Amino acid sequence: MTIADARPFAEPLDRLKRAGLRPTRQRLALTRLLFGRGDRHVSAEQLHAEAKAARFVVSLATVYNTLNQFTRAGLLREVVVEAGRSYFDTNTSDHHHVLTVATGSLTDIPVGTLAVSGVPKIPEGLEVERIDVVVRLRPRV
Amino acid sequence: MTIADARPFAEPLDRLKRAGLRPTRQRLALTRLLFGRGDRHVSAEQLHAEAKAARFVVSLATVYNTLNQFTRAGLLREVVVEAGRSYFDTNTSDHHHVLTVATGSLTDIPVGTLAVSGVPKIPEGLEVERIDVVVRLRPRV
DNA sequence: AACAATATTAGAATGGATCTAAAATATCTC
DNA sequence: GAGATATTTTAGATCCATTCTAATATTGTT
Repeated sequence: MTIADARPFAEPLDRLKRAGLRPTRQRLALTRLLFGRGDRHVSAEQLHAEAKAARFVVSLATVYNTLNQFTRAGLLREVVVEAGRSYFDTNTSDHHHVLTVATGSLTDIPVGTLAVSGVPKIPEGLEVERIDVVVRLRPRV
Repeated sequence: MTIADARPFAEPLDRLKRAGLRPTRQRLALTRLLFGRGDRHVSAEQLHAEAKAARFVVSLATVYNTLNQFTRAGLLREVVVEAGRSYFDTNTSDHHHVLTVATGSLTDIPVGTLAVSGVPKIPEGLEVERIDVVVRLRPRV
């Protein structure tokens, strides 16, 4: 039995408090959708549709606001795989991605699995924020 | 003395012919801008402005068409580093990128320098198209 | 030169994301 | 808990990169 099972409502609330964000109804509902069922990659439109499907109507502007605030607070990580659309990853630990180009589906690669070596010397005054790796898959010819 | 020096006009023309694209005035001019001075990363807007500055007026639509055709023909590679804007890389050989987030500037890492190991097993019917690596730099704190 | 095929273009349209400013809600102070 | 204050939410407008449209121009072929 996990903590989430034991206290189904306390967990989202704590998450917001720890991030220094007021626990409003909208943010709580979106938190449950985002973090309720394991790691996910969602776009703003997807999350907005999910909320609507769950009978919780939130404006699209609030979905965008929330995703951006969560990203700034370190609760989400933005993943850029194609120009023109942002995905948000609920897994903020160090890891990489596999993209199936044809379907747009995205899955995680734990950092232990894939390693990057030989990062070149970084100019003075700068440091590595992170290294994004996307393994792009296509149908075998 | 390089081939380009010896035959300044033949090289862009050959490049288009090899790609199976009609050598129109616009495509020749854009080819010279793109491939005339070593490896570059350009956005459509940048290239459009450059053409204008060089007294060669091309419509923005043509710049977009050309960049997309060149990418399909393998003359350019699209690099996605931030949602909402596309960059086109004149270096189509296997290599990676360093992004200085603050300035948006992008530089190449030759593939010999940086290595990725431990790519997970690929599902049946799919194969790796390529692996994109972006080393993101931020100001040191 | 004449014809068909392809390219270019201005401007409209699209679509994702952000902005605005007014109404709603949360938090703080007493 | 009431009232004052700060923060959020929202609908709709707006922005901006990119694509589309369909009319005109250019290119390649005979």
